[in-house]
Amino acid sequence: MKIDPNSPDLSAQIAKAIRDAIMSGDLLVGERLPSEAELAEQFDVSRPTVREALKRLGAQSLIRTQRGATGGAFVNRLRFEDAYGQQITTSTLLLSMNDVSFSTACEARYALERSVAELAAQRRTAYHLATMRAEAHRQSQPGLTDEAFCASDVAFHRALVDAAGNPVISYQLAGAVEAMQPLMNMITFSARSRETIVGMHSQIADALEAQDGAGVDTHLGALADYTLTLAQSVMDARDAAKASN
Amino acid sequence: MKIDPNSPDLSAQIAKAIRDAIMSGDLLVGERLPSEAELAEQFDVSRPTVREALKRLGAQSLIRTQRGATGGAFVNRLRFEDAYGQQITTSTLLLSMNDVSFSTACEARYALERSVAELAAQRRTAYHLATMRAEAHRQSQPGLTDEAFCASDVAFHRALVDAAGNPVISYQLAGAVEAMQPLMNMITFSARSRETIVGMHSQIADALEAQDGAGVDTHLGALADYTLTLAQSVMDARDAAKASN
DNA sequence: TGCCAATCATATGTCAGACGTTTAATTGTC
DNA sequence: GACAATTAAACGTCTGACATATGATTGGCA
Repeated sequence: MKIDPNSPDLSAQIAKAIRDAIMSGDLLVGERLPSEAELAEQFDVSRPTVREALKRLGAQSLIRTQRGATGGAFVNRLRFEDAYGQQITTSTLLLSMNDVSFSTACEARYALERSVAELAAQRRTAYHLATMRAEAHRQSQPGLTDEAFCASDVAFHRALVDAAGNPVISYQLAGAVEAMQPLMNMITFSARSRETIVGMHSQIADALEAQDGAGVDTHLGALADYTLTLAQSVMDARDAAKASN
Repeated sequence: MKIDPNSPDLSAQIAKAIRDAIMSGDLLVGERLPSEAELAEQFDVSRPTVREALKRLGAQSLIRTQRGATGGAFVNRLRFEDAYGQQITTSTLLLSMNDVSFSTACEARYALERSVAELAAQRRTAYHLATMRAEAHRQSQPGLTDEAFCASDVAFHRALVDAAGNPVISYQLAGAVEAMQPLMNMITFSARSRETIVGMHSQIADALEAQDGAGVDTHLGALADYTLTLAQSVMDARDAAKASN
């Protein structure tokens, strides 16, 4: 845990030192770090500098702080939910800031999602099926806004992913599925296209219920293709409108 | 951008306000935030509090700061490399802190990785093939430490994933592949098992070269099975050793 | 003796003011 | 007109202080 006092990044160095200590196992989950004052003394910096380092770690959910007599900074058990949130935030920003085309993002999302078809078919429970059926039904309601339709779409696919019964997969795919939502929100869904999508969702649910992994995979592939063509037509219409201006 | 001055989390609130502004598009990439002093005035807090908020955002690569006359905090374009790093850190910690079994992590990793088989077979370039061949060759060198063997293994699989030519997939899978390394490092690879793995790697590279997506998928499946049995035997040996003590 | 309330100690959360350093723009001189 | 010195803006850091939350201690009372 040594730092270079001349570099103008003391808080970053301290954060790195502590992060390394956590990742290497020197600091165990639940363990209490020295108080801010003690850390300041150890690293030979001021307390605000230590605090900035701790805030950095807190932003990554690596530590949590508690006030009061027995308070302090504790090594946090990174929960799957916290990781989901970070994963979604990062993925969403990554897509929006890097001119990732709809087709690239869509390809990634469905390629990854199809990888759970077999596992989900084997392990799906009544709960997952019920969620998917309920979301598909909601999607068929008239008067649903496009945003609500997309949100329900995400919920449907998350249920499918969760059906694989592997939290690591759920975590990894959270980003891929949720980050697509802002892109999907750019699409205006006609009654006709909604009907088609709901039909495909039903087919996926049917295959899942029948524990037909290959069928789930096939229908997911069809849905991927349809989503792509839908997006393409929206893009084309937009380009045409732009050209006429 | 309103905050509650009574809640004891001012810096977190400020960070959230700015983060929301970035994610909603109110602050665009490259845009400069007000100076720390101005932010302090706007939010009616002190400068250290603002700084803690900015450090939080910096830890997520959402902003970058620059010193000097025209310096300040700028909305950062989240690069894929930065996102890789965060993804790997988060995934690694998630696995190590949540008693995720080797089989669960392994299942997730290979399920996701197999999803790129078809795309990688279609799009692989000479560069990807050369990397994979080189890593496979390195793995067959005698005298290689287990850590080096695992590192080469990761490099091999990353080349395979990158061959799919989809940066979003590469990003998503970075976590799944790299986070496995600490778990793999617990395994002692015998000369025999190394030989088997290298053989499978060669088969994967052969199938990729032949643009045989199904073959890639099959051999990846076989590798997944072999890795699982290998880990299982290590676990059994460990349990036996523990029982005899 | 046993329990409850007041006090205390500790640690984080926040503030105010200051100084150093970096960097770019401005100014002044040759 | 070009180059060097000055200046101003902004971040990076420090010092010292006060506010607040909370567990532990202590003292008094039944």
